[in-house]
Amino acid sequence: MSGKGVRPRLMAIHDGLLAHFGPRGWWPGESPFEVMVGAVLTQHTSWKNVERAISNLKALGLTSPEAIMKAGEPGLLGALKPSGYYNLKAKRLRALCAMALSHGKGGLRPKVLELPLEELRGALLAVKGVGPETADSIALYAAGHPSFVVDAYTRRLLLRHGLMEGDPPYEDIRAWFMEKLPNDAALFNEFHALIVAVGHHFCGPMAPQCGLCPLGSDPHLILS
DNA sequence: GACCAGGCACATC
DNA sequence: GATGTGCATGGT
Repeated sequence: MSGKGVRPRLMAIHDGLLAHFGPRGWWPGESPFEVMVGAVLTQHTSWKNVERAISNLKALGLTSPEAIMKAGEPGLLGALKPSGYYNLKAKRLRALCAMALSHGKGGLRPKVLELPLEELRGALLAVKGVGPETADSIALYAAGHPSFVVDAYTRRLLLRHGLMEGDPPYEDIRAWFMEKLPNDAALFNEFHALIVAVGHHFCGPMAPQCGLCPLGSDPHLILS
C-alpha cells in the first residue's frame, strides 16, 4: 500500500493502542547489557521463561560480558534452562558477548552500542544467532537507535490491515515502517511494544480468537 | 496431549 | 528462492 494517508493511519493505530494498553515501559531490563541478554533469550520464547533465566544469571553474578565469557558454555547451561534452547542460547549469548568485548569493554553499557546504527546493526547481524529481529531489538532498546523492530505480530498487523500484501521479507517491512514514520526512537520503542501487547491480547493462548487475522474478534481497537 | 511463545541457522529441493 | 526442520522449556 502506498499513499500519503499511511502515516496518519499508522499513528492512529499507535495512538489507539497506547490509549488502550498504556505505555509499555519497554524494554524490561536494568541495563543495556541486560537488554542484550534478554533479546537473545526471548527468541521464540515467552518472556516469563526469560525472566527466570535472567534471574538465574544474576544469582550467579553473570551480569557482564566478561563474566559470561569467563563462565564458559557449561557454566551457563543451568541458568539458561528455563528459557529453552539452552545449548543454542549459551553459544549465542557468548558469541554476542565476544563481539561486544571486541569493541572494547564498557561494563553494563558495552562500547559497541556507541556505534552508529547501521554499523551496530552490521556488527550484530554478523554474530551467529543474532538475526534481524534480535539485532533491531538491541539497536532500539539497548542502544536507543531509531531502528524499527519487526516481529510475527507486526506482520499479521500489516496484512490484517491491508497495509502490505503477500509475504514481504523482514527488511522490506522494517524499511516500510521507517519510511512512513518520523525517525523517532521513542516512537519506535512504544509502537513495537504495543504491537506485542495487542498480539498477546488477541493471539495469545488466552484469546479464543485472533484479532489480527481474518477471524478477528475486535477490529475496532486496531482499526481506529 | 496438542499447541504456542517477543527466532535463527542450516539442509534440501 | 522457497520450504522444512531442529532447537527445549513452561503455560494453557
